[in-house]
Amino acid sequence: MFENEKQALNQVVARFCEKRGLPAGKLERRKIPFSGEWGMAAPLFPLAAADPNKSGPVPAHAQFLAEALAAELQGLAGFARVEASKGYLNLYFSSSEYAQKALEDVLAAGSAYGSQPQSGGPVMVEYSNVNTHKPIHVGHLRNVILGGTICRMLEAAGHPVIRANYIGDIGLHVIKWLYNYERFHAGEKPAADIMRWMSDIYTEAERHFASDPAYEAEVRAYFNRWDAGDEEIRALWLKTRDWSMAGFEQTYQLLGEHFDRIYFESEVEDSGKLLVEDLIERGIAEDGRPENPVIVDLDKLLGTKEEYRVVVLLRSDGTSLYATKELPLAMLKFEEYPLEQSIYVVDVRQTLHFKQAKKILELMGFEPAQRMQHLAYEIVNLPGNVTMSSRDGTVVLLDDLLREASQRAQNIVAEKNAALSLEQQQEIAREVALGAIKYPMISRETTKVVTFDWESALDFNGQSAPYIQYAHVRANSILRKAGLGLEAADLPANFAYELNSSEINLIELLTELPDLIVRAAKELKPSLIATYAYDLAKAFNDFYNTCPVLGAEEPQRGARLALVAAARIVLEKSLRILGIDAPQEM
RNA sequence: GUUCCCGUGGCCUAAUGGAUAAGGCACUGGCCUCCGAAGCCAGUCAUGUGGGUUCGACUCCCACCGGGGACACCA
Repeated sequence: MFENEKQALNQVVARFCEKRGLPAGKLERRKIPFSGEWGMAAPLFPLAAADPNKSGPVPAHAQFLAEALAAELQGLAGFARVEASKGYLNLYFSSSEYAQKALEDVLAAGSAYGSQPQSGGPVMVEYSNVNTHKPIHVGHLRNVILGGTICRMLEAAGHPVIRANYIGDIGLHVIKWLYNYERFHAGEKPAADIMRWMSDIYTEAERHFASDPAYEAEVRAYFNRWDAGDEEIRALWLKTRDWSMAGFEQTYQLLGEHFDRIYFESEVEDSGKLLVEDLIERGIAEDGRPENPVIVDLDKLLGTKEEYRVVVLLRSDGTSLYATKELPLAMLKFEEYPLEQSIYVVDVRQTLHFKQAKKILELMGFEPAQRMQHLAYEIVNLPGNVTMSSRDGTVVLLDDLLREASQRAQNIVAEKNAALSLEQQQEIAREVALGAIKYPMISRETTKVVTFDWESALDFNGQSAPYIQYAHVRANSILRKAGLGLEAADLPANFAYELNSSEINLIELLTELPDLIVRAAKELKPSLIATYAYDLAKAFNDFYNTCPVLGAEEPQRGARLALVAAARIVLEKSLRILGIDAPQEM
């Protein structure tokens, strides 16, 4: 925006610096923190501090330089006003021109507004990572929503994205489930709600296993049969794994997520064991079998002290572990795709595990290891800092939460939009409920624990997805009443009048999305988009309450209609990145 | 013991090292003959402690306090 003007500005600044013997470093530019006028600000403190001719304290000298520079910049094209204040140089744009340009950008781009052109190699994002034969609960939700949002942010920032899901399809938990099924549910088929049906069997299995030593022994024996390659058990395993995956698919569809590549744990077990043999031969791993496990003593190899610790790669009986499979999986990803980056969205408790895995790969000379990145997010707890666990039964199932939230949303929709069909009401209620559930998972920083409680999860007021959706609905409603389509790309945005501060704030926010997308993708911070969407909705509501649109005279009416259309586009766009639907009515 | 993360009004959260620390919940009072009140307006209240770096620190560094996590055969 205003590239010519900025260049002219840079030239004047460069001359100014040269004349005074100041370092030529470009002047930093930032937003003016006061609302109501547009422009950019430049703090002159760094220049003042570096000035060899400085006399007196830095702030005073910064103000002196700002005034001198302001004098040189008077009358520069594209700027309505230049002022020096408290050591800052403030440059104000001429409002109508700026507004016009900003709205043209949004309306011309439409739903592509803010997205960058595609560039670079693909990025793989591994997320979800659930275990078969267990339920997906609210504790898993943050991962899925976070991962999905990261993918959409990266795509908007121009990166091709491959969505990967690493499924835990083997292990004792699976054996427990299979045995319990054979013993008490043989021949049964999954109920319509697959997840709940499988979850119930799993809970039952855990109960028997924990309370009955004889039962536990039977499960262990069953595990041995599995290990020996028992055909019958293998077949049952594959069949029930499919059921489980079908259940997951229902949930992913509900959440609007999909995956391009599913990796199964069972898929990398054998290659993991082979890799360990290689590591032993190369002297990286130490083989202590049969008394002791196969380990990599990273601290010993690296000369570090209690930093990388010891990794166990195989049990003393030769069976594989979590770490065994991580290594071949990491390599497989780079074999299958020319990845520019390989991101793991996995909770913070596995930080050491990923640090170790990456280091072992580096020791092996696996160059792409440096392109692996672990996004460690904090978990979702229940009040009282209770961690959700399907084993302990301290879980909130997504279905239960969604059903309750949808019901509550539907009551409100029915009250406000009685004319809509029941199906429409239900569809809207689902979108609102899902948004309300998703938003708290991404609106705070990934390093902060989310505490789930029913009351705030079902609250559709305040800083929440429904608030943002509502602003979108109102914008849509105005456009509909004006007889306009949603995109309204050919609206003449003529801002030849004195804009008020609510209009200015709103337009200013619209212009921020493109840069924000780039930054959010770079820093892997969905919370930036989430708070932005809320700020935008708030600014729109302020505008809505302050400025009449349909009843206004020209040129306000046309300009404000264009502004409503642009705001609607950007609200919908930011919601879409967050994976939240923007209903037309609610 | 080693190490990582968190600490901002009563509660929850925001703030690329930059000007007056921004919102939400809760509480109190007000606003629907006016584009949708899931909304808007008004009011009280905050950077754990002590040092340091810097022209300038919620932000960076050190120490401490408080909370949580990770650290050899779970994943």
